[in-house]
Amino acid sequence: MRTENDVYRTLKDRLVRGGFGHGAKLRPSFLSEEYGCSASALREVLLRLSAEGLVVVRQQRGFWVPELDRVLQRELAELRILLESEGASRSIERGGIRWEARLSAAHHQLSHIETRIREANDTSAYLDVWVEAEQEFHETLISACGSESLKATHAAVYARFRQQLIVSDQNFGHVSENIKQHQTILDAALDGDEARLRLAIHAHLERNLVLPPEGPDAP
Amino acid sequence: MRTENDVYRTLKDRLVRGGFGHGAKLRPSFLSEEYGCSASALREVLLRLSAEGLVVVRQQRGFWVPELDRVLQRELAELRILLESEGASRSIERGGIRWEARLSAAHHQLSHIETRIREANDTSAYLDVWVEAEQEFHETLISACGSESLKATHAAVYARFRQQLIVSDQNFGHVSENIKQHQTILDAALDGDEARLRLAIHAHLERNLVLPPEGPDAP
DNA sequence: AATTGACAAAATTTCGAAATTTTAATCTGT
DNA sequence: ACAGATTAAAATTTCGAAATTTTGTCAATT
Repeated sequence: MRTENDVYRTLKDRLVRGGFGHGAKLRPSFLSEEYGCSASALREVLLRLSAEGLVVVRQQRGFWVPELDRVLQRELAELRILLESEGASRSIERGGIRWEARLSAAHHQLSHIETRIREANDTSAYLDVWVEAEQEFHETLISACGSESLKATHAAVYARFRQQLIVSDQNFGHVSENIKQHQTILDAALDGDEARLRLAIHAHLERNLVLPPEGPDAP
Repeated sequence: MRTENDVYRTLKDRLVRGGFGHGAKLRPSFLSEEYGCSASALREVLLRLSAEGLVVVRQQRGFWVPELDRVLQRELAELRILLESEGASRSIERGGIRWEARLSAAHHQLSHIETRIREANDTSAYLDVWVEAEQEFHETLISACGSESLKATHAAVYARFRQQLIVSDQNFGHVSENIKQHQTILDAALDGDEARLRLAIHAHLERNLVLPPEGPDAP
């Protein structure tokens, strides 16, 4: 039997990976059947997820997957830059060789997967492993910052960012760029060059800071 | 009849203001009676609050008010500095005269209250208005930053920080300092001096960055 | 005296159904 | 035919009780 915490993790994972369409309705009664629990239990999970921003709840109207939102994407990218730069800088100061080794390993894994993706024809099968490896790399980057709160805040922002950006095809168009950028981040980190590391993180996320022109109905 | 959202706001407010002792147990069955709803409804509220970090939940063991934690206090202060400096800097860039006016007004109000507190014998009656005014001032400071996500993240951190720091007496020992510091922040903001504003914010929260020496049982 | 185990009490979690609210479909009058 | 009001259906929220887990007590054994 699955406990409520299992359902929470499974559902969160699915939401972050884009397992529902953007803007999809999340009906507790349906989902409860799929996940083998009651509607009330699933409702509690959805409430928790809504507190994290991975689900939108409207009074008396139920739960929804957040819509695609370019403004939100930019804001989350800005926040990632802010939190990740700070966390990475502090990790340089406090991390030491253990951190360098872990970061190097995380990058190695990610790099391997990205290389495979660039060579592959059908990239869709690699999406899940890539998401996992990319998250691991960026979390390792700030892992030695010495602040659990900073790491938790970053993780929450990262999850929402990933949820917004997980348009399976479009995202893998920039694999070559990504490979270079991750390498640049790693190099700066291992060199202990804070300023260069901040620039590298900024460059990595810069693409998401641009707001495309609005349609004709815009204010 | 009170709706669940009312209960949420009331309870959150009470938690942030220290209306329960640190480490106090929060039993849904008791609280539900006080707030006029069922235990299940109150449980949902506590789950939401735990997702925000204002309540601690342990599997199968119920809910608690977070304990006092010097390490957490320092981390939250660091986060406030990071988020508030960034938000204030951007507000300078994008705020304009409307923002300056609002900030000036918020400071005026806070300043008035702090002056009264310094003159008063029994300060306890002023705690609630001061908390409200101080929060309003700091929120206004970043209100023109142009990022709802940054503001929301800051608000969450601020709430937890306040919850940790609300030791009614101890806190009002530094009123004179606070008055000066708030004034310095306002001056830098109105001058449009980002660097000075960042320093002023840092100085305002610096006191909370120091970790006191641990007891003899410390690792 | 301290530790273990069984038992009882209390608290938490889960559940399915009642009550409320929203959404849709139908009907009525102009 | 259209707009507004009425009614029916569906979905959300609330509730109180059943089921599970933890906590506390007390006797028996080492």
